[in-house]
Amino acid sequence: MIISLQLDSETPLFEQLRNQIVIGIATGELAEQEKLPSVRQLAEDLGINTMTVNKTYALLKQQGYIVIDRRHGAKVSPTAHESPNHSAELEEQLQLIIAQATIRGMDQSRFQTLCSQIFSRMTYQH
Amino acid sequence: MIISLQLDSETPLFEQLRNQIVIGIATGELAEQEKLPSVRQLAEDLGINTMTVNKTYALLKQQGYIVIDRRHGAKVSPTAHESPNHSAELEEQLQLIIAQATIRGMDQSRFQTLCSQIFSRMTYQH
Amino acid sequence: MIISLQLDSETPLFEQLRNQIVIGIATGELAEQEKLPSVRQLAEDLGINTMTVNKTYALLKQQGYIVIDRRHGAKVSPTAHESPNHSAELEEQLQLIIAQATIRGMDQSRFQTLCSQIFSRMTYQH
Amino acid sequence: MIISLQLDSETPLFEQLRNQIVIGIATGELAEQEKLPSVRQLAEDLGINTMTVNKTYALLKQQGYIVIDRRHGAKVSPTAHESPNHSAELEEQLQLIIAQATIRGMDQSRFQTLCSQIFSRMTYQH
DNA sequence: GTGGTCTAGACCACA
DNA sequence: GTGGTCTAGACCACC
Repeated sequence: MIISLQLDSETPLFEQLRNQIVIGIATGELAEQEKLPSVRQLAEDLGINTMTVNKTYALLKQQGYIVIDRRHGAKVSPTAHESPNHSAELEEQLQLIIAQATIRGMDQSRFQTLCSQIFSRMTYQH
Repeated sequence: MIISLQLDSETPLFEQLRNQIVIGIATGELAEQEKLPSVRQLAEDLGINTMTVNKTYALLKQQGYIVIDRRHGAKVSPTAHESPNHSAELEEQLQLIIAQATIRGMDQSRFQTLCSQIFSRMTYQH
Repeated sequence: MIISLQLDSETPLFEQLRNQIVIGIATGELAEQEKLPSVRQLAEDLGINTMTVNKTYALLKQQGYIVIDRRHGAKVSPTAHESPNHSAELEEQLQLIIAQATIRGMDQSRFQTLCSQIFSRMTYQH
Repeated sequence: MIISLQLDSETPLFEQLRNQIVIGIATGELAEQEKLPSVRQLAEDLGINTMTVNKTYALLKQQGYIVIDRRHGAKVSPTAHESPNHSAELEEQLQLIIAQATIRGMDQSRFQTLCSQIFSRMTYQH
């Protein structure tokens, strides 16, 4: 799985990393139960500090995306995790995105098409 | 138009404000050409620093959502502006949202329904 | 409020600090809405690194004990936060403590007395 | 006696194991003088490393919960052992638990009821 | 080997 | 002023 970080971005490194891993899980690039690289390894590969990766893993763990097993390191979490707050949060984010798209002249049908394209890339199954 | 800011949120105040104004434009609560309150006025109403509102307005202007006229203050921008980078950015944001929704077990049809509901609230026309 | 950290303890500094702040809230030493010292200030007072205090604050925030206001720093959270998982967790911890007390010969009545004494120190009200 | 370990828990395996054995003793599931399984046996049953079980037994011995006889293996310790530091430690742990419960809105009477329920499960006698 | 903690010191975004 | 992020490098606990 290819991860690319933009050092000059506004979004913090640990968040960029977190996002890319989440997408990797959803697309199936990171299979369920698959072992993630070690903190040190990933930090070295990406040329960033171990603490940054550490923080990312802790965040992903806290959000239920991965599980950290003392014996074998970090793995993709096997269970789908439904969060009650997630719907509200999702709706809020989506509303903003749709508002921006609308103002820029994208109509609903083109938006839905875009969604379909993106969904077709997601192969994650429970 | 009602604006509510969460002081303890992760999202900076100016960004919360910016987002709510963008949504206001898309839903039509803020009509095209409509005059926005003055920086001072809005800052006072919201109980925040004028610098923060100032930053918000500057950002909205830079992103093309409003125009700032020295004599008449800030107005909702009359024209839709297709930004070249916007679609790339949109797709990226959407991908992340969809990834998260997928992992949490929401399927495409439910997602599309949610989008439709949100679109039906948007009345902005060019 | 007096905070004392044991550098040679098994419990990490950030956790010791977190625990003492939680107790401070419950006893009322830290009143509701009361402002906590700044990260830098507290770090300096305790002779530890700012990141350690930072981590503590982030943890307390995530657990709902404090609220971080961008304008004024960290404050004791005004609302009581009931967590559904808390009961289970509480019971588990309590069971272990009671088991140990039992084996060491403390009977229920002495245990309850001890609880009462501790409760009488807690003045936190919602 | 059923022992269940969570590999993804914050608490180290040896500590989880230690805690469950202590509770087993207090509830009487492990009777006084009862022989514990051998290190190898238990490790195999639980699917963990023998070093981990070894460490657990050494800890339990050091804390006086079991005695280890070279010829007959580990047995539940026959005598109750009042440790001088224990009451201080107990009080500290209890204070933290009560603080958290208080903040989350549990009052003393409900707490005491919970304690009673737990005590009723403990059948250990000296 | 793994993740977790801590330090010292720097820089940035926000208000 | 505040908290948040990041680095480089060290040490520790667990398995």
